[in-house]
Amino acid sequence: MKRKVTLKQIAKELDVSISTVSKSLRDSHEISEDTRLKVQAFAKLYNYKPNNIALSLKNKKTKTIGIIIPEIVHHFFATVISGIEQVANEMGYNVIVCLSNESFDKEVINMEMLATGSTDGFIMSLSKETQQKKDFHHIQEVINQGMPVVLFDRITNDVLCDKVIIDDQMAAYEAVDYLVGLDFKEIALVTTVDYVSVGKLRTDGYINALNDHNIPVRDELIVKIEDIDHCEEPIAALLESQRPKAIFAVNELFAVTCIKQANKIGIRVPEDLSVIGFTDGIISQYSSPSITTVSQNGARMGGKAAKMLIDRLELDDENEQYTTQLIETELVLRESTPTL
Amino acid sequence: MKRKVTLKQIAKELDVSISTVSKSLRDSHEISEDTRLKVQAFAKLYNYKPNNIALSLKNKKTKTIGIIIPEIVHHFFATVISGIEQVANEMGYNVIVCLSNESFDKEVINMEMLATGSTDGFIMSLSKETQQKKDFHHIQEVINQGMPVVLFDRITNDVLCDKVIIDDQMAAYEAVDYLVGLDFKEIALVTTVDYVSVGKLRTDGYINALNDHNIPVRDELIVKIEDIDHCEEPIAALLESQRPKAIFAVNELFAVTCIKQANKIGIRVPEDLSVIGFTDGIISQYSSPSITTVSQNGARMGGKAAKMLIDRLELDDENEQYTTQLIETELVLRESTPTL
DNA sequence: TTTCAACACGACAACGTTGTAGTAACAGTG
DNA sequence: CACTGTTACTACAACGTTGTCGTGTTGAAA
Repeated sequence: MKRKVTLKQIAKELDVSISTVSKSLRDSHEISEDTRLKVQAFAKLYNYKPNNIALSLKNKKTKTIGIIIPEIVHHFFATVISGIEQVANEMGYNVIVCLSNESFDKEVINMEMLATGSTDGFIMSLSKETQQKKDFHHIQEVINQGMPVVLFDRITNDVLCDKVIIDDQMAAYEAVDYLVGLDFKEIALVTTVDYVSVGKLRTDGYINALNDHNIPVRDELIVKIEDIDHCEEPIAALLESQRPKAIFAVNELFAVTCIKQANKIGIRVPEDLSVIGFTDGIISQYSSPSITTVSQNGARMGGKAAKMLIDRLELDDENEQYTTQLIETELVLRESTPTL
Repeated sequence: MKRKVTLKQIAKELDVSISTVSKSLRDSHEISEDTRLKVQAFAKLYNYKPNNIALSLKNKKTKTIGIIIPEIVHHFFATVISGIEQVANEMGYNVIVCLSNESFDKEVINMEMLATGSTDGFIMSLSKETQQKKDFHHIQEVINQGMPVVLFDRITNDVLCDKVIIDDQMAAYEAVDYLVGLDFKEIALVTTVDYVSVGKLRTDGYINALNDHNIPVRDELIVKIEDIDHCEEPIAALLESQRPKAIFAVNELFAVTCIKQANKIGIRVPEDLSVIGFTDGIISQYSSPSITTVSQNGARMGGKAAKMLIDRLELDDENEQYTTQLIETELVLRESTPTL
């Protein structure tokens, strides 16, 4: 078992100083070509690679980004990580991932752990508990210490930092607008209760779209789901009583449930009913029929967040111009809406 | 902006030596209670936390595990990470995640990057390209340098190290056995090309199950998919030409594609066709009909891998007793097979 | 009064790296 | 022959931490 080789070992072997070895490997003109080539050959032979930890300590930068998210077993977050990872890698950074499991305490612990030297900055999405408690001291603390933070998706206005989100309201507007363009007049909405911020925004987008097309907003076409695990009944009730020709659902699960319940009572999708969902996950892609959805573009979101963070890390400009980037959404047309 | 405080700064402020501060904070008996409490109070006030990087350099251990997987946007891998993270965290370790994107080169680069000081060990699943090339020098290299590696799911026998897998062959056997128990005689197989090790094992399980029931293995009932993104055509061809009554698919995507293609040509699931998949992910749960699958238990797999790695890290026993752990699978019955 | 331990603390090396400053040896110039 | 400049190197400090060893000051036993 040959352990990792260090400058010191190479220096001893070749009977030169550590400095000479270091400089040779960095192609310094201070070193004669003779010595330089000799050292380089030796280093190559022993597969010398500078120790990252030592470099981190010396340079006071780790080239590592900390990611803290509520859950990884969630397609959206997985795509975001994927996006972050790709951009980070291209720019020479690694990512270290911590899961809060929607717990405030774990979010705080993870953050403090990584903040003590392990990472240069953070990309994070708030846990539910954190959003509920509205306690962001751990984030503020890290920012005060000079580490940049980028919040995405589940953000807060109580912390000043860079942010990346999608324009939920506009995205919902466009989805509904698309349905109107298909000549549907009576478009149902399956949404969440209003205190879920994104649900509210998407509902607003729905209402605005109808208003702009002079279509009356009818309350009986709107279902607000309280408990996501028991959405079947209210959706079935909507289908039975209103027999809508089109539905906009504010998430993937609601959309697929609409289709399932419709099938049960003999309503065919897309022939008798069109459905558009939100969040372009696995369900939308592989359910049968596949579902037309508003894609949140997690990968792009992650990529953008990574770029913002790294830019801030590399331009230690100290300019406090924090920005909030909006990621464009995209309507992914599939089988749950009629083909034009 | 108050930067992170170091021992040196505390020492200067309190006009004592760095050693004294360090010892005070570690409750050394060498230091008088007076000084000790004073230093501790000061450290607490300024929220002193030892710098991880410096500790890593000194102790030659990072308390960080490197994870290298082909893809993160894949439910199974996400659950594995989740399992690793949980166990690692409990044992005081962080995880740093790198994606190979199924590329051999990226796998090598990531590994070399992390191996130079960033992590104490690796948990990894091989990329397709690596499995195809059968080139594992990068893994062997890392092991030779004394870093433990745990392979999971997509493993190889060409490298000696700890491994965690499910008994793919047995799991496939049981799935096919279950179909035979439902009185199906002509069971089709949708699998991958043979160099994907798990695909091969599952194929073997299929064949063994048929053999044990004295059912002839008919090549025309076996489809080996080359490119996972274009699996529709070969599957449709199978359905058209053979009209099988039951299909065992070696992954979720193949299973759902079977159902979709069947629906297109008027074959109903489960009435006309039974389908069993592999990998219990979102697709299987939410597709319509939901799919009976072999559940891989990713979280348990990840947890076990993490435990094995950390145990080896902490008992630097140098005993070369590598083991391969088998994780139990489970057949999750859903709508794509007939109810008994 | 000498001797010796206990006490409370500081100096220093080490982990691996890089960059600055210093220093021999030698050649060229006046 | 003294000065200057170049070449080719080495020494050293620093990053933040810990642990070993050294040291000066007490107080008490001999």
